[in-house]
Amino acid sequence: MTRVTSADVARESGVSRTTVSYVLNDKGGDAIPEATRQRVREAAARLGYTPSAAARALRRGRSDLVLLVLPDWPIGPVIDTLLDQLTGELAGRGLSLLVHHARGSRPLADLWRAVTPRAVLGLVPFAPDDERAMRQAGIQVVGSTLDANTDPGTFSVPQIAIGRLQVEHLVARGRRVVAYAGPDDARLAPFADRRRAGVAAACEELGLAAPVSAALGLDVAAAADVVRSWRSAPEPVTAVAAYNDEVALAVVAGVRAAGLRVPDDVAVIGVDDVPAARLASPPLTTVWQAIDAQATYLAASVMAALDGTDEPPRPDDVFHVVVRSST
Amino acid sequence: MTRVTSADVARESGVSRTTVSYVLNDKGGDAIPEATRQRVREAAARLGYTPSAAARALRRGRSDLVLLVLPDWPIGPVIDTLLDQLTGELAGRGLSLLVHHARGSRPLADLWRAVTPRAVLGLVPFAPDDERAMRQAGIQVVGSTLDANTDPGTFSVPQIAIGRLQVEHLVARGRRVVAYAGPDDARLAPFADRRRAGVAAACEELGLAAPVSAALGLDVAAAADVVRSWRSAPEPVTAVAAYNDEVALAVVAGVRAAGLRVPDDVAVIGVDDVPAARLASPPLTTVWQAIDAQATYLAASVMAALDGTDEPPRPDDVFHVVVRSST
DNA sequence: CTGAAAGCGCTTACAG
DNA sequence: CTGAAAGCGCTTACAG
Repeated sequence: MTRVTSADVARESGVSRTTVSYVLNDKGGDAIPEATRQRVREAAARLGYTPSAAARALRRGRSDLVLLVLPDWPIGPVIDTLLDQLTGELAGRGLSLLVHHARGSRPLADLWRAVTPRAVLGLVPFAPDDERAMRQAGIQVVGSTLDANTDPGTFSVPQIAIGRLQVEHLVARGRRVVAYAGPDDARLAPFADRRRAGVAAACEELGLAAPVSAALGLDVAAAADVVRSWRSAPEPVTAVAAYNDEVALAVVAGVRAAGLRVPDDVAVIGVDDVPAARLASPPLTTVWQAIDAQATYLAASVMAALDGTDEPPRPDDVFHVVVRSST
Repeated sequence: MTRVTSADVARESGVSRTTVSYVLNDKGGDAIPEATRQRVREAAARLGYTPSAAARALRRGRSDLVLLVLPDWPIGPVIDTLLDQLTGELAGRGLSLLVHHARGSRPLADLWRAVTPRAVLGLVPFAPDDERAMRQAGIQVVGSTLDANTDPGTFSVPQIAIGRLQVEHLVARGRRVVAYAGPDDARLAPFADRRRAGVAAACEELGLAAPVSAALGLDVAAAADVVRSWRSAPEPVTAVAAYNDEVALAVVAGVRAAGLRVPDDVAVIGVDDVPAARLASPPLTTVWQAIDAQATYLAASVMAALDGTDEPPRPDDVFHVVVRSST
């Protein structure tokens, strides 16, 4: 079973390969009569002709593929929606999005060399060597930062703002001694660190003491221990900003296990507004993220970087606090 | 900035392109002296030479890429881990895994034509046309089924077994009137249907009445309505098998909002053992999945299909019930 | 309006 | 031990 090539289509329809190429790529203006076009298209369909992507890429010097390198993060709804949006936007430009889950398994170079994509997108910065090599190979590189947007051709995800929002809410609720509860999962460290930084910055701005912090497993007994230690400090903790809703639920369970009440003794605020937050008792105050707006913004940033145009404007109200009974 | 080719490396190291190719691909046995090899490799490194994947694929007639087509599902931990494992396994065979999130954006054909992968992996069956076209283009197709494993070159994910496990547990707890609570999300329908089928089959086998069922949004009031209607039936429901832990938590909240108690009036069992299940009150009984074992099995199935060898044995104990206080 | 020919960069028989 | 040459399948100036 050998491959059907444009030569086969040419033979079948009684024209040259040139004409086949012109017809199938809609080139050559109206020089080619409709009857010929018809004949070529029918022959191609009949034979099941599929242009060789390799040959085409070799000839054109570039492919129609965009490679997105995903860091070793648990895939959340923002990324999930981002993939949706990117796939659609790129398809509109004739490009296909391919995702590589970087798990440290193979050098990145092996991959982009094997794919030779038009562009490579990263959600975290690339190693300088990789980036240089990709550019040298004529591949456009679109980087990313987790927060501040320094370089052009870069897009970013604000994390610090989330921590700030949590503290502002807790202070508005009259709390003055804030702790930060981070996740156990090392893969989340980049985010968790940013959010902790946001909590710390907000505390400083608002004249609070620097927040104590701890990494919490999702375990009631361990959470209770942490809560007890926070409460036995000279300035007992009265409010906890958690990395996300899961950690927040663990804190709530820990507070209860320590014989204290939420929010009377300790107020707790999460992030994400997962379904369990609403269903918990007490229902959890949390930071809601506008997933669609964020994903749309990210996708627009990527497209701007690809096209070399200006950054799109940041969307407003990407986050806001959903007030429930845990604070 | 033009591309560095093997001709450049040849010139730089004073040998022919043939020799460059042999050295860089470790071909030609020990015909080429180590000194020459060294010289070629150094020149390649100095020049930053990157073989053209397109040219190589054109010449060899195949690429080193494997394309995984992901359905429009929310990515859970099983898939996540599967990606890890597959990436690793394939890397060991010199293949790179690329993931395409099928969101109905572009015809699948555009994609595999643009990539010309060695193989295409699907988690749901492909359209017959697509499958035929891919095979004709010399691409190996590895399909999948959600449950029964009929065809060779196919791998499967048992869903029905989960529903069965739930019912067996509920019956062991003395319940005889079982309901099934499904999710609201249409994207989950393929799974939800299988699990409901498992619940129904188990009820029949164990001599129970056919289960009533409902799709539940993650909303307390709506869940309470459903619970009330289930309770006001001639045979009031005393046990609920939920699609997953989130739905189960909604049922629990609904039972409470309806003024009833869990598990005294209604027992509830979920699936997944998410952290919130353990942290809930009452802690949720649920079906735990051996994610690693499942992913390993799936990865092994894929590799077996690729290599044309026998299916690996099903792992034991992929699921089991984690008993807590909600049943 | 259509075709012959060059060339993209690689690998690999083949010849020496 | 090494090189000249063919050829993978395509696109595109160029010539007619």
